Amino acid sequence: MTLEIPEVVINRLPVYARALAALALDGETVVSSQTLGERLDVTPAQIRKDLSYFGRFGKQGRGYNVLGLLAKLREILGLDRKWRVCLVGLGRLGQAIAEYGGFEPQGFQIVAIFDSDPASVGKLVNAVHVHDSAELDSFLRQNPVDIGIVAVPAHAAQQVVDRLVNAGIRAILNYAPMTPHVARDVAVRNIDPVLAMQSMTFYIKKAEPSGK
Amino acid sequence: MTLEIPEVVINRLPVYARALAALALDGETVVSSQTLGERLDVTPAQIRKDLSYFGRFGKQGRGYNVLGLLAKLREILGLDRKWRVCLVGLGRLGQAIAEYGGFEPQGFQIVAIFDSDPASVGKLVNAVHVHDSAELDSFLRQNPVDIGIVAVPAHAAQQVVDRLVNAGIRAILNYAPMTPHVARDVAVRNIDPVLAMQSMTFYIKKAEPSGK
DNA sequence: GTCGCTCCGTTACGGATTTCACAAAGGTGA
DNA sequence: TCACCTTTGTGAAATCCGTAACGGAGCGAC
Ligand SMILES: NC(=O)c1ccc[n+]([C@@H]2O[C@H](COP(=O)([O-])OP(=O)(O)OC[C@H]3O[C@@H](n4cnc5c(N)ncnc54)[C@H](O)[C@@H]3O)[C@@H](O)[C@H]2O)c1
Ligand SMILES: NC(=O)c1ccc[n+]([C@@H]2O[C@H](COP(=O)([O-])OP(=O)(O)OC[C@H]3O[C@@H](n4cnc5c(N)ncnc54)[C@H](O)[C@@H]3O)[C@@H](O)[C@H]2O)c1
Repeated sequence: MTLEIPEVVINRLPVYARALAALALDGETVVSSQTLGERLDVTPAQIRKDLSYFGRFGKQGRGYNVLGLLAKLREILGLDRKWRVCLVGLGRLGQAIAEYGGFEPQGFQIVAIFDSDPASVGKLVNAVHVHDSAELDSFLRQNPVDIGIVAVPAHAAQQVVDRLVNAGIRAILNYAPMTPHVARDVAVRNIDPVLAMQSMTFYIKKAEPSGK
Repeated sequence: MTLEIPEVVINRLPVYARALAALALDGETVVSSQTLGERLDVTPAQIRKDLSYFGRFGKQGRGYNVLGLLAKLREILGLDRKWRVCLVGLGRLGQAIAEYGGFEPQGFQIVAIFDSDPASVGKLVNAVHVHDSAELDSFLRQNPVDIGIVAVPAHAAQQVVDRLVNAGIRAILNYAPMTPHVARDVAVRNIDPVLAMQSMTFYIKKAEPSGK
């Protein structure tokens, strides 16, 4: 029954959900795989196949009910609940993350911030307390957290990841430019704009005159 | 000769390069695919296969020369030159990007910033001028730029992307939570931490007690 | 009620990607 | 020089993933 779902499929579902939410805001009530596919640069067959891993959500001849499918996807992904998040590292990037208004509306609630710099500890950022990172373990023991965001320098990142994992966290969003090493049952996503740019240059270096 | 290189391969090369740079800093002079693979959670065969698309860089019985392979990868990716980058959108995120010190050392030079808010226009951020985004086209005509970073609200992003592409830019790093539509010869990378979290929740929602 | 059109769910196919496995090459030390 | 150990580069096999294609359900028109 629960046949193994490819990770690529899981990674596409939030994209579908995001598009459906946008369509709903536009007042659309139904959408076909064709239309959704055009919007997302994905073939209609791909969308239908992806969804078919989880059930039958469409109506032949019509398409999918926008709000209905959105609700289903949110349920499948576990987005129909709140998730407790902690942030480690309150440097420039950490500040931006703490103040970013895009997480909360999606159910991701930053409940604690940790930093090793005494100058930051004790502050209140966006109504969230900044703790000494030495207290990370004891805090997480008392206040379970689901997801950890790592925004410390690369040389400290593995250690932070280890502590988060040891404290029971099984999902990590890593901004440090390194590859974290974790047990197989821990989910990790890396965000690195430099890597993204470094792969694009391969494609534009060819016919690039640029130099006037 | 130039057999088609899979994009997944290209996306891994910068990761290899980053690891090699770290190894070099540690004073390592040679590395085997085995050792590199352990560090990056990639199979040795994968690394060797990826590299074999481009040539023969290793020595049997020894492995790869760290600096030599790094130089080769940088050449393959086009990282052996400077790239001119412009940033569109100087909100919270744009500020953080403009001040981030991680691009310049990798050869990505932000040469111009654009925003539509008159309050920002004319400012100097990290020694870079902020232009009115109405001047985007005329500026780019006079000052060729290779890569565009989009950090505007989602509803404005497609328009910004179109203007960048029309001005000749063929690589875009998009931070807005939407799927940009571009011609096939334009490279796009999307960065969205919310999507990343929304795919992780699928994996941790199962055995997650959490609720006390 | 039937026709005709749309569009889903699914299966089968084929292409792309990863893994396997091994011959050959480099290095070391007796 | 030779034996032995390591590790590469690479075809072949295995796996994974995306696309095509089609039967059939829903809907509207008449
Ligand atoms: N700033 C960006 O836009 C950006 C973008 C992408 C990636 N990154 C990466 O994110 C990370 C943070 O970047 P930044 O610019 O905020 O750096 P930063 O130096 O401004 O901040 C790092 C913060 O981490 C804290 N810290 C260090 N070690 C710690 C530890 N063991 N436990 C807890 N806190 C610790 C420091 O006190 C500091 O506040 C870096 O790895 C960087 O490469 C940054
Ligand atoms: N802040 C973050 O940490 C973060 C993280 C991920 C993604 N994002 C996304 O990045 C984008 C920017 O986020 P933000 O928090 O900086 O928003 P913001 O509202 O603070 O800034 C947006 C900026 O874009 C400018 N702008 C608007 N329309 C423009 C146009 N047509 N041309 C040029 N400039 C224009 C505005 O003047 C403003 O300065 C959003 O799409 C957001 O969802 C932000």
